[in-house]
Amino acid sequence: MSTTFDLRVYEALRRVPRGMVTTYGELARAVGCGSSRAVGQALRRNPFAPEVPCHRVIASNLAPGGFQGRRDGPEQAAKLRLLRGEGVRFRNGRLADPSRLFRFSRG
DNA sequence: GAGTCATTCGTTG
DNA sequence: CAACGAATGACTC
Repeated sequence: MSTTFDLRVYEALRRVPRGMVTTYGELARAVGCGSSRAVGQALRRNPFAPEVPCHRVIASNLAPGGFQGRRDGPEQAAKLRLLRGEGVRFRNGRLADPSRLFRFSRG
């Protein structure tokens, strides 16, 4: 079951273009919650799997973050694969091209 | 670069 | 009300 808050996260996440990634912090700001935790909770629910590219969300430190409710494990590896297919690559567990970070226009 | 503490909002029980 | 969560930032070593 999704909540009004979750819907906001999905709407904002859809703004992320393919081949780019965003962070929980930016996404949180996009929805206006100010807490990345709440965003993660919405992402893990992700009822709109392919529509909501939850795999395009990474941590602010350019770390892969989590996937399918896990911050580590095979799920995470799958996440990197998906991004790789979009042109986003990782280096030693970090985003190889920080310029790939998508930023929501707030101003 | 790595480890620790405090902060923050929303969902769930 | 109480507890948890796909996190972040600032500080110290």
